Amino acid sequence: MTPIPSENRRERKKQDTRQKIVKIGMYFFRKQGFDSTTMEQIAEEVDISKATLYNYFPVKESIISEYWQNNIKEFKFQILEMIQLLPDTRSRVQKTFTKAAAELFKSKEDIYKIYLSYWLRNLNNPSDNERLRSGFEDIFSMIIKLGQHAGDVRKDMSVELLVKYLEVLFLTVCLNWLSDPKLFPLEATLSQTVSLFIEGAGSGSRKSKPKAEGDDSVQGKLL
Amino acid sequence: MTPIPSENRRERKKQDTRQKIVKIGMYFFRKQGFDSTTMEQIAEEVDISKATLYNYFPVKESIISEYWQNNIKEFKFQILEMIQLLPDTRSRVQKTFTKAAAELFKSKEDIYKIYLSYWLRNLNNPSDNERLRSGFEDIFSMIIKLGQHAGDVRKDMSVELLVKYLEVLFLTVCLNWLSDPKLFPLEATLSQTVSLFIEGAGSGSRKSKPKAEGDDSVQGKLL
DNA sequence: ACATATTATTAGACATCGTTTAAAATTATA
DNA sequence: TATAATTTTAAACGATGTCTAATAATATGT
Repeated sequence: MTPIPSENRRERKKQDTRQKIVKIGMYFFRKQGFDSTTMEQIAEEVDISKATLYNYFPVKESIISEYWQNNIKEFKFQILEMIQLLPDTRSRVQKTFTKAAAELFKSKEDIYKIYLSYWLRNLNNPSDNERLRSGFEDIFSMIIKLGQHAGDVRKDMSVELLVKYLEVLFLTVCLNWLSDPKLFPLEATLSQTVSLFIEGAGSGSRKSKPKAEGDDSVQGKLL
Repeated sequence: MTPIPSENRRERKKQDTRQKIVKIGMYFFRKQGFDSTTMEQIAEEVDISKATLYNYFPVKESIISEYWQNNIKEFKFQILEMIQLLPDTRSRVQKTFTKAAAELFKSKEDIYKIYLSYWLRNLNNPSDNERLRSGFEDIFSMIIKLGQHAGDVRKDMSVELLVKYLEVLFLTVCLNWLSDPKLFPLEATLSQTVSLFIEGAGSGSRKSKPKAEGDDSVQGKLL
């Protein structure tokens, strides 16, 4: 996990090239569009061979992914702090969603759709590749764990599964919004989704929010 | 919508070619794997040009999709009948899930993963293209409408959103299972997911299910 | 400082997907 | 049978992503 950012020249150079690729890549993506930018063009401009470029970024989308990871760092840090101050799971999820919508998707950029699709594609491909992770699993994972600990979230489902659901729900809403903002207004739909996730689609007793820590028929608890 | 299956020679021929493509395509996919089968090879065997093949199926995955659609027809018909006899939304969703698991995913075939990923990818691309639809929206849509009408499902959310939610949950479970059957056993996870859909992830008042007949907190009851 | 081992880069060829074009073949219509 | 509409076709194309074997750069031990 890169304990020391640059212990030797080799690492330092590699980091340099990475950054250069991302910078130039994103520049082209924004200027000419993702599809109209070729890997050759990027390699050309960075002044490396195509083979080297593919050595760093095995698919074109992963360049956006890297850019996203970098940009999300600050967001992630902030939200993890906030989350712990909030009283319950509902407000934590809600906060994460609205903050993400506000800061990450300020502008309805084309590039987001490419990246979110990529993220979605890779959600179910087991791979610890750092490049494929969204940065959101950590947040969601913390929320679920906090919730289960506080008795706020059911304990008969694994953290992993609940996290995946949150991810997939979040992604779906964002992608729907990017495809059709009128039909799926971002904030409103995210809000509904929070409620759906917490209280479910059934209409049985949704009057009084979380209620208490009671919990009851704990069944599976897989994992 | 093809009111008459084959009113003229042209239509008949086209249907023939479609079928031939699907048949031969699936044969190759199963024999050599999806990736190792090229569109050229399929075209060759069907005895049409590559351009024609692409005219019928604009992406390789859509061949599987067509195959899936055909296979799901009977399932769809049966399940739509059954659903109306069941007493509530929970049992309807549960039935759909378990029946799907039992009949559609009897074998853990590689091909499913390709198709389900394709389906998931296209969930968020607005397009009425018949080839991109799963065949499940109709089922889920009916379940939701029945539920909302009976007062069993919350009415403050659109049918569309709830259907998407169901689809996405279902897909996630199946894909997880295909990636890691041990970590995400199909039937058990689907069962849990039904509960998540109906009651949500929160732990507020989930004590008394519909109660009703047998079935206690046993989640399994596969098929 | 040097020799050797490890790792990164490279050019170029390659297979495949999916698109495009303009011409030819087929079928429908009158 | 003439003409119009549709389908099929070969062939070339651009792009993604892979692969290989040679070369270059860096690290490591002496």
